[in-house]
Amino acid sequence: MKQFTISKANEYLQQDVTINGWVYNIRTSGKILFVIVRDGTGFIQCVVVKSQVGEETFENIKHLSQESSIAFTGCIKEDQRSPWGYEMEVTEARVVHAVTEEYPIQLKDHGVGFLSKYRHLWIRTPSQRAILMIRAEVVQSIRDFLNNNGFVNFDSPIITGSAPEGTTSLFTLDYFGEQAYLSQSGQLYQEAGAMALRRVYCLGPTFRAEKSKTRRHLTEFWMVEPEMAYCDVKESMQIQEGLTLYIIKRVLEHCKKELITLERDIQKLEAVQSPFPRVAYEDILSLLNKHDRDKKWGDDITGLDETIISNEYDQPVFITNFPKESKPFYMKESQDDPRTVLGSDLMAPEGYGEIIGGSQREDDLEKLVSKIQLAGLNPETYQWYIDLRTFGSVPHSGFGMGVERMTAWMCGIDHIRETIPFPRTIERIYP
RNA sequence: UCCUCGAUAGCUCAAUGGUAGAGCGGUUGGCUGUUAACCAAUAGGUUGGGGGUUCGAGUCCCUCUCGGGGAGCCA
Repeated sequence: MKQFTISKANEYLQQDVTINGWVYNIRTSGKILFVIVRDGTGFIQCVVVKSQVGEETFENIKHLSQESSIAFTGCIKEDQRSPWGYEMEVTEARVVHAVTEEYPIQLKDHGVGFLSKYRHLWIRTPSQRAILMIRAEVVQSIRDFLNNNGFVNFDSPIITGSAPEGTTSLFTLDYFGEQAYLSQSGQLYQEAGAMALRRVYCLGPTFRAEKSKTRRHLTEFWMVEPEMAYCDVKESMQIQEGLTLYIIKRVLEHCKKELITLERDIQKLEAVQSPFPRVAYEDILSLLNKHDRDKKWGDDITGLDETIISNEYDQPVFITNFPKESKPFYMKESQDDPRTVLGSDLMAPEGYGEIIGGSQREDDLEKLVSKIQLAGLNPETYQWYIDLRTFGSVPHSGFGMGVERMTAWMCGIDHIRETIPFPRTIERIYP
């Protein structure tokens, strides 16, 4: 008997194997049972014939309810009548755990509120499994790309004393009598890391207490934040483009089955190619005004605007040269146009919107200190960060990519809450 | 935080202010190739909580709680 998983069914044709799995669905037809079994690696139809397994076993299996755990032994065969192309002709069956309660999740007709309440069980379904597999591939390809391009994993702390972007959207906690925060970005620490190890990145959870209720927001989400010493904003965009293309390539290579399960339009991903258009904020305004958006200098790019932009280009688009008023203190002012900063946002197509925000960082000591004060922040808490400009300051750049937004785009799903195992939203911390 | 829609069986939803319903799921039975199977029978309800209007409220009004969608902000 060989070690077997459903994902390897095609390697075991005409062989006897044992599936250790769970009952996904049972259909009966007199003296034949069709049991759809999942084992975490995939789904397969198992055929149980009464005359082959005997009366007692047959009756036991017949009355199993959804998600009972079982061990089926039998021969793997190719069969076009099976939805998965393969099936098992069961000869022996062992019940590991017979479920006695009614299983809450049916094969159809559920609202998202109900499913979220049963997230711990919802993740067993084919679509959720596919999404989480793609998330894992996205994360792994991020690490592989960065590690292969001279980046060193350099983890930022989760508990912090200083806040990168003001204090409005932070989760606070009591840290032995002192006020501390859950990290909403690891960037400042990455800047310190880049001065020590040249190219670094962190990949971990970040926390925003914004009371956002949209398809693009979670209060806890994962972000990869690379930071590069001796790197300007243009080179940073090259890296961002390379990373994005690499993730797409890997997902297309390794997650074909999952994309099909999700009915993703794969051609749209295959069509993404280098170079991504780079468009200045000012030109984006003109474009939007052609669509009657009535935009003037300083206005934000909203969700609706992003849809217009992505329809116009049908490729990821970099928006550059933002007005400095709308951006955080650490972004470097442009010397060519002091109204703007050397930052860029990458907009994904198909209405997915911003997936990366990046910038060249302010490396001038005096300018940085005055910007910190201008932002109403206390320079004392940022002393260690200011030190980076006192001791060997160099041009450096970095960016942050949202893992869930990237995954949602790959999957073609409209809400990012399904791209993380247990989403934290403003109204839900269970399960 | 604001705007908006909603809450009826385990789930998805019906029900002119006048008897609480269906499909799916559950249970029981039937069927040797089912594809979210099908057929038959059956159990299952304090209509989210509180208050009000009315002869009479699932339905109208007030309020609270919870949920969906959206805005702002962002990744």
